[in-house]
Amino acid sequence: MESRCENCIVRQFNSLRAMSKEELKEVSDSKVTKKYKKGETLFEEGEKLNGVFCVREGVSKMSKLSANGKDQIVKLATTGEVIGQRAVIVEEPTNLSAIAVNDMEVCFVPKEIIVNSMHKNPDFTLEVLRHMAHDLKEADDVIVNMSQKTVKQRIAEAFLYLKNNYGVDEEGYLSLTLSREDIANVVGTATESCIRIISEFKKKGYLKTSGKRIGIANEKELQDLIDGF
Amino acid sequence: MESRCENCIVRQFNSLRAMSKEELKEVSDSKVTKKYKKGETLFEEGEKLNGVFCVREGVSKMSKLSANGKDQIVKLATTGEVIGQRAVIVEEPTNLSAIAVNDMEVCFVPKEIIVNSMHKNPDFTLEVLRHMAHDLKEADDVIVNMSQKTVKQRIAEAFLYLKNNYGVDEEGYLSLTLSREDIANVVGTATESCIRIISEFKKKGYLKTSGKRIGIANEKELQDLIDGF
DNA sequence: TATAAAACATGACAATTGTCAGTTTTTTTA
DNA sequence: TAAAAAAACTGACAATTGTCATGTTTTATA
Repeated sequence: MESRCENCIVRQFNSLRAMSKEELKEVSDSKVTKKYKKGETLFEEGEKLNGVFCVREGVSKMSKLSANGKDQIVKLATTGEVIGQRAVIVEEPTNLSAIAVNDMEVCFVPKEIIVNSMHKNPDFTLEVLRHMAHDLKEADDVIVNMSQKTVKQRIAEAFLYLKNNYGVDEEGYLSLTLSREDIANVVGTATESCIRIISEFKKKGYLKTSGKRIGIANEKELQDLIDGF
Repeated sequence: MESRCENCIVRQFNSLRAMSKEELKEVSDSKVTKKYKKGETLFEEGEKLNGVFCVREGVSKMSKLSANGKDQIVKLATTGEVIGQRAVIVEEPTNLSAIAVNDMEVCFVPKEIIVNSMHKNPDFTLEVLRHMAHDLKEADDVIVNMSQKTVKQRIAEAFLYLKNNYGVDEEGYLSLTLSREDIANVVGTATESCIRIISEFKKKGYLKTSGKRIGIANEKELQDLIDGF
């Protein structure tokens, strides 16, 4: 039997926490839990979404194809986050693709439930608004980083981000392993440049690697580099 | 005597249009109309805002100081737009500075009025949410442009943006004149690089200039350049 | 309107980053 | 576990972009 949203811990971290008991029941009754394997697509840029996805487990990369054929990863969506909200609110096709970075479990909630609640429950709408306001600030920060920091700084920043948000395993390697190509697509550079800089960081003792796994060996030096020292 | 919000055309373009008559009256009674000369600061990054600003006339650049001391212009806010909303919603200091690009007239609305309406009027909240969702999409697009397009393409794009959004004067020059430095700060490049590329575009017949005024002489070529031909 | 200040412009050069063309290693799958 | 596929890596080189230094033009102001 499916688990009930009312008892879902994940909900504490997203806008669904502002829903009433009745609304939650509705969500719970209509939601569909889906599993995606690493690399599978939740949805693609340009698709019309008829609901939102609440991430229970795993990480999804949210990306946009650029004119030159490269994917730019705009953000990573993690446990607790609701994705697809933006498109549902403005009733437009989504501007981003969502692809599982590792195995995922997500709950799909039909848009009618969400839209309905937004018309009836101002607290819920306000909570959604707060989350979107937060996302917008983060997007502003990304814009500034993209244009004002070097590729080296952005890569260093990406690793600290991964450490702070997803932690490290018992051997000290980052728990969330992204391919070099994905990292390049996060910081907006060529895969080769990304690999080269990782090699350089390794030589300098800032990072350690084991296959595709990467660990931070000298956090302070990385931070100094980001800060421009 | 101050003009009434109820009759303000500007309101049609922003979230205030979802307000009830009573709410609008409240706004109207508590708002303060302010004028800013070109170059003056509406507010600075890190400030706490105790209200929002509704732009009646003129344009404001919304920027963020980066670690290397350069301002990155994240967006331009124009007639009809409400600025400072994000900060008021999340109850945080604002993450952006607002500086008048030309002479401005704005209405300052105390945050209590806004917050109050957001708790009581779901239509208003939803309308604010829609606007923020739109801003977020635009920010995503900027991120992709920043990381995947060349400086040359971004500058070309900036000029077409200025033409499409602010139009041209009778001589064919862009109605909104930004300094070369501002343009550089919009596209995220060095002022010298920006000037150089403008000169190049002029030589190639894509642009014409007269002092600091700039006009588009060959829109198609600019568009081709943006599209990567 | 003379003078100062700001903005615009250009050259020379160095640093950063991307592209292409491969090789090697790791991971996946039959 | 062998073969195939994908990912990681490296070198060489070119293109892009930033920096510094300096001169010119435009704009603002006393």
